[in-house]
Amino acid sequence: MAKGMSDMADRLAPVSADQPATTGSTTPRLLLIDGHSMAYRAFYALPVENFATSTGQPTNAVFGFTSMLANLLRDEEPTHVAVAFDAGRTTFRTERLESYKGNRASTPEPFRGQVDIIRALLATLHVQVLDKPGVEADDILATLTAQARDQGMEVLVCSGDRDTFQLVGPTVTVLYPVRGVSEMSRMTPDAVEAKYGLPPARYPDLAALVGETSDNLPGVPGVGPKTAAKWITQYDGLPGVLENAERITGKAGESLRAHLAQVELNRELNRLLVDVELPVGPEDLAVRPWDRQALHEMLDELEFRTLRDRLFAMLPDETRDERVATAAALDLVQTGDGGLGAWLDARADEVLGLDVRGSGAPARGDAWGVAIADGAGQAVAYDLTAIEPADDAALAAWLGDPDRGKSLHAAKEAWHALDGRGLALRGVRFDTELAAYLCQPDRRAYDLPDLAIGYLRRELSSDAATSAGQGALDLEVDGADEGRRAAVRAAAVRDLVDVLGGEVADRGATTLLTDLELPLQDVLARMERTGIAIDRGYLSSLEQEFDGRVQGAAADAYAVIGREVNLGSPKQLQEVLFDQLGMPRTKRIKTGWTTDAAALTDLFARTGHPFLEHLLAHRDAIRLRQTVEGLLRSVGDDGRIHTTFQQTIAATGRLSSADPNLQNIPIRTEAGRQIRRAFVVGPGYSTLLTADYSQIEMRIMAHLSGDEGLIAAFRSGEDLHSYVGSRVFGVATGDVTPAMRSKIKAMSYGLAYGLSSYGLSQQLAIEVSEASALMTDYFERFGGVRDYLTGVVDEARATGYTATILGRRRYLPDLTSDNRQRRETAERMALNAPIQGSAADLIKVAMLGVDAELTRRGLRSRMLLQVHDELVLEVAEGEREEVESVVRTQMAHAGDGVPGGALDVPLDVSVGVGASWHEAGH
DNA sequence: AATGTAACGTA
DNA sequence: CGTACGTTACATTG
Repeated sequence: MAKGMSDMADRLAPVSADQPATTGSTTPRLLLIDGHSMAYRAFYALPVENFATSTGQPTNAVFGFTSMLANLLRDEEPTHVAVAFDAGRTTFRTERLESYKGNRASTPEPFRGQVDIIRALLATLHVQVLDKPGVEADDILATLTAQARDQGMEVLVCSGDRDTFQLVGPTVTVLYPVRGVSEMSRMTPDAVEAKYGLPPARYPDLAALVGETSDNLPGVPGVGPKTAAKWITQYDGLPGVLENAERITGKAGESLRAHLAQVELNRELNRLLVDVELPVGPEDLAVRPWDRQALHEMLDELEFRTLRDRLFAMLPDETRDERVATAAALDLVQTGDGGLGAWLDARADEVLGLDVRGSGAPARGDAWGVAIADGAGQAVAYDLTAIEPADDAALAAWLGDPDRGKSLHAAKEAWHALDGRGLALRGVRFDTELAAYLCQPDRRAYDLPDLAIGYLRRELSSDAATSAGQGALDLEVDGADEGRRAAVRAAAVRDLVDVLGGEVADRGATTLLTDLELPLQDVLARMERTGIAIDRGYLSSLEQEFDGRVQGAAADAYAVIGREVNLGSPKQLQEVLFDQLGMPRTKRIKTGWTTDAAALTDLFARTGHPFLEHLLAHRDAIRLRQTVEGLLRSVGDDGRIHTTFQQTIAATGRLSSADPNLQNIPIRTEAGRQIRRAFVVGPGYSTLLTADYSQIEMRIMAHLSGDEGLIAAFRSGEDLHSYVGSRVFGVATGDVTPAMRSKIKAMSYGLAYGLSSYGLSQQLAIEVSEASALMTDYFERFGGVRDYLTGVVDEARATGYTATILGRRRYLPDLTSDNRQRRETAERMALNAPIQGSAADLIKVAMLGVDAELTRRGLRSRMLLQVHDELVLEVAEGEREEVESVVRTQMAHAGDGVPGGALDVPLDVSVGVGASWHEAGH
């Protein structure tokens, strides 16, 4: 839902107006909204399936209405505001005419209840809500409009009912939604006149003649707006038209005469009441401050994230200062030149909040500001480009002292930023980003302002929100402001520690944070800082080679079809394949039919068309070239590539690698493997060493399931897939054919992903029935695996989460979804997460062990990369044997300390060495 | 310019 | 109709 919601937020963002709202005027401006009509519009404008809370409450109308309101408040800057609702279905109009609005379908189920939510939301915004039995919302609006106009107020009426056009005047504008609720047409007297050829007061005359389908009021057949306007002008209003009906010639006149009663009734019904008795007048509707706490709670319940930001971003500055009350209370201390040391020493035993402004890219970071906050509401901030030497020294000593505890948000970035200024960062006791990740691993981002909202109900100004990487422009503004913003961040971090620390503890993740993720963060920082050496010359020659292949394949492809197309455009390819060449359709995708490699290969097998061959070769070559070009761009001045290992991205607990991604360097094809030759041992070191776990996920499955057969397989030391194959097919291990083995291998791995028999049949190009039989046979021999897989899903459904061997949780609310697709996806996630996540836990433990042991032994060799089940190290002269032993030991024993003792299966590690990543691989 | 989609590389 | 990622180019949108 989050995705759909943000899409909608963007779509709704601008209130388009034919002309800009006037601002800066001192005239009071009253905004009146027809609540029901706008909510209804919102309901139909936004797809309900994209808007629901995790509990299933539909929220599309609430979202659309609130979004619209936020835009109106922002753009129109009303001083007074009210929302009117219809109070039931019977009004004086339905009493007069039973069929009035009688064509309206009964309220759709998902709309029910949303009006009540909107009313509650309006209450938190302290917006007056009005309704009155027997009259419609528009009558209330009309009455208030008349009163406000007479009091000299400007009035804006927002309604989807055209009857309100009769209210338009020099100081009264109707905002009429044209598409959804995001675009409003500004109905001024001129706009009404331009559209209908009549002044606003005569619009209801026209509507009476033409009819109003939405109110179930039929008009005069054959009479449209043009004719109606002509008559009304000619006879000076509807009464004149009716009086002179006899004189109007032609079919239209005939028709009019036959429907005089209807027209009169229409006019009676579409006249809005301006004398409704109301408990309040316009003067009572002044905009008031929101009930911030209640609003936050409502937005929490509604799970509106982007909307919250927009609502609060909209507040005027004086209100904003108020809402950062906690931050405003922050005492930004001027310690005076050389005073930092004393300030820090007075807080020697305290874990302080630290914010570093700067750029956190590995090996090219820079820091230009720091702020430190204590737990008593005091903070200090320094501009590192202009810091006194004494303060600089005190800061450096404090930052680098492992015994002086500090808490940060995204400490690894700060580490790199400080490193760029020659400052070491040690003693990180808490990281709010890591903590939030452990609590909510499925989130994709953990911005500090978001966490402050979510856990502290505190709003950091969006300027303070700028992360370490993006603060550069801020230096242009007032330096004192910059310092305060940093201090606000530091204080937020400091305060988040208490709340998030509790959340982490509640989830049993404290050890995971302090003993695994936090120490690992430092290891990763050093790996990133080190980078891996690249043979640029070789990589450039590869680029040339791949480029040649790209050109050749493209030329061949063009020759076949007799024209040049963009082979990288799926759209153009579809044209060529399915229109020009008339090939059979492939699998359906959003934009037509897929042209992916599997489909092209299949097409080639069926048609043998040479274009496909060249196209596939082109795809291949272009991707290789892209990969190489990307890598070349990433090589730093030191001749090395410094990836960033992201520690808070993968919901299962894995690391990810970005900028560039070194976890997806090709290996499967020969051409791909050539790229790995470009990753080389750097100067001063003797070799690269790779170490990887064999079949770690299968081993974890064996351990977690306790399946005796699978455990025995691993303990036997035999080839896993042959062993399993022999049991499934009932033959001796030696008689398992390669075909049998590959089927077993595919199935074994597929199990950990929730593979279906259909999926297995696709992958192995066999019948579904055969795949299904294979799975049955498998589970007959390895029933523990099946019991485990179903059990893990059942448990997750009951508890709401899965857990790895180190207790890392993944919450999967969709396991109880009514939507089958979502539910089944969640089930596959549930059975995969403990396996993939436990493997991630284990290699993280191993990395800590390897790092600690290398340090303890005083070895120069160092870790460079982690690729999920593989570590790459750079080995110093004379250290190869010892390093290999350290790595083997630490990796193999990573599971020794898991809760409940060691794993039930051994962890097998294979090691290779060589001058390049390719040679070191095995 | 920013965003989404298709495609494809890895474990 | 198998999990977890990141990057790229193209196409569409503002």
